[in-house]
Amino acid sequence: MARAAKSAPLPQPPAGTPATRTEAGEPLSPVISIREFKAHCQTCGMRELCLPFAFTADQMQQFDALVEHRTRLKKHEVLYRAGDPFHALYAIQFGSVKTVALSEDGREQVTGYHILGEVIGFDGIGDDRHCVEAIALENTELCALPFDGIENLSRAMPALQRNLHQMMAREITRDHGAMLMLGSMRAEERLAVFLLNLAERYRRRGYSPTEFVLRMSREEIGSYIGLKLETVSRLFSRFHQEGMIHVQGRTVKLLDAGALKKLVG
Amino acid sequence: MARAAKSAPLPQPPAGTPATRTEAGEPLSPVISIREFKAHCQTCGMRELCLPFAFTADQMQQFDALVEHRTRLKKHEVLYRAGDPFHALYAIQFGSVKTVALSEDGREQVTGYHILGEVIGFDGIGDDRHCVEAIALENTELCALPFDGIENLSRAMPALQRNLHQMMAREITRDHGAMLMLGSMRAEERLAVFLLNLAERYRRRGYSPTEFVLRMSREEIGSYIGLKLETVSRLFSRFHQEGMIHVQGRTVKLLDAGALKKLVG
DNA sequence: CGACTAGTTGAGGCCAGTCAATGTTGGTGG
DNA sequence: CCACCAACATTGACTGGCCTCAACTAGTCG
Repeated sequence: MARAAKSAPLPQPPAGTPATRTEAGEPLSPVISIREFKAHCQTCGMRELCLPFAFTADQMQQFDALVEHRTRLKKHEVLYRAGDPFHALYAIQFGSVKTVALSEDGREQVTGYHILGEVIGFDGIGDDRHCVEAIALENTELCALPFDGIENLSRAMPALQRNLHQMMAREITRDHGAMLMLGSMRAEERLAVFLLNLAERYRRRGYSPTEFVLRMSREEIGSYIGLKLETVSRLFSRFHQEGMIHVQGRTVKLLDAGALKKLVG
Repeated sequence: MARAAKSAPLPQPPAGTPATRTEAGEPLSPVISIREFKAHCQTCGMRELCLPFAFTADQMQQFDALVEHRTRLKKHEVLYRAGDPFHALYAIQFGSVKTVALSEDGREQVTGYHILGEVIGFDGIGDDRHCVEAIALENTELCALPFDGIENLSRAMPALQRNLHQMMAREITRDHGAMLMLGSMRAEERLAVFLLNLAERYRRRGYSPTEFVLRMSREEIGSYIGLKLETVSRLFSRFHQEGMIHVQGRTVKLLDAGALKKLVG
């Protein structure tokens, strides 16, 4: 209860180092003690799902049992595809993942760009099959959280239940924001929103909000914000020229976030 | 269990009559007996939330108690605004509702066009305040379902819990579809998708999938599918000319759904 | 080192937006 | 019931922002 997750200091904020530290942190032992699990919750998205409230020892053990299954993905590996049976949510511990929606005629749309500390997989709940595909953008490590278990446990733990609902609802809110961007913003506004949003998410995790490495190609970014890759590239160049950002390949520094914000509204 | 909601014949499918029957059906008595409530569930969106599984008498009574609060809205009346405290979901019994997201700089984006049988309000769960506004597009009647009560009851009823989760996840899936449309489709494809989607939803409710009355203006439709009102109007005219649809103001007949589908993919 | 992918930049075209004039519909009050 | 008005819708002419096509460059990996 008193252990406010938000104000807890976060470990190692190494986003400043561009390309040298691509890999995830230290390897994890396959057997996880409660203590070790708790320690990891501090750094992973699960703290949003489980830490805002107090566990009893028994509940902690139950929850710990859920998280036993860990997954590692190499760059470009697929976590799940559209049509795959749904059985778990995934909390991203290290790395990043894109989710891609596919239309019948083969069109692709990147619907999400998820970084460490975020939980994905909600798309599968609707009819027990995933309806987007999730692909690692770099070497990535995830906790698989069997959804049956979460539902079971959340019936006994109202705070967990509430938290699960909030996460799903925030996904809905996030998508509404994306719709607003896609439906009513001009190209330069979209890219500014994309950068500012990403900066904010890094900031909340204790990483630098002004300097980070994009894990998506120009084409993937374009798909995400509804533009062609050439347009994205041109805008990066223009923002760079105008002194608002510094771009070197996929490394981005925000030099004048205020200007970006003004550009949006 | 055996009472499959999907195959149940639906009452009065009066979508064919264009402008004469604008109002909702017969008035409801303010006091609702269990029997009356059950009867109404057959025709309203709640059957998706509560009817796919068997109630015990006790559970039925509990659930019935939830739904005591009914709301009526006249055309253009506001159900809730962005920032309003969240306390309930709303099942649309008669009528239709649009949901609108607002950006800081005053931009508006229609994020949803909800017809009878659908449940809205999930946007408020994320942080106990609504973040879009919901406005009746015609005289509309809704059941307010206090969310605390739903959460409570769903802890005792796994099937209700599962159903709630499915509804939220389908909202997410729906939004992904909208993002795909907004991000990667041309104007004519968007309008075709819009019409076909609406037709399908009417069909599933037992109404005519080929003839219906739009409850949104050209401008609202444009906002929903990311176009300007003039473009929407031009496309309606073109589709009409080409014989795919018949349009008379807000009354639409789909004459060649196949052509519309081919146009999309 | 060569092949390949990712990114940049330029020239030109087209689709949808903008601006503007006109027509239509529906609600209101005399 | 009709006249009126305001909101909604249609249509045209023109503009411009983003896409398309294309050439070139910079990294990356076998």
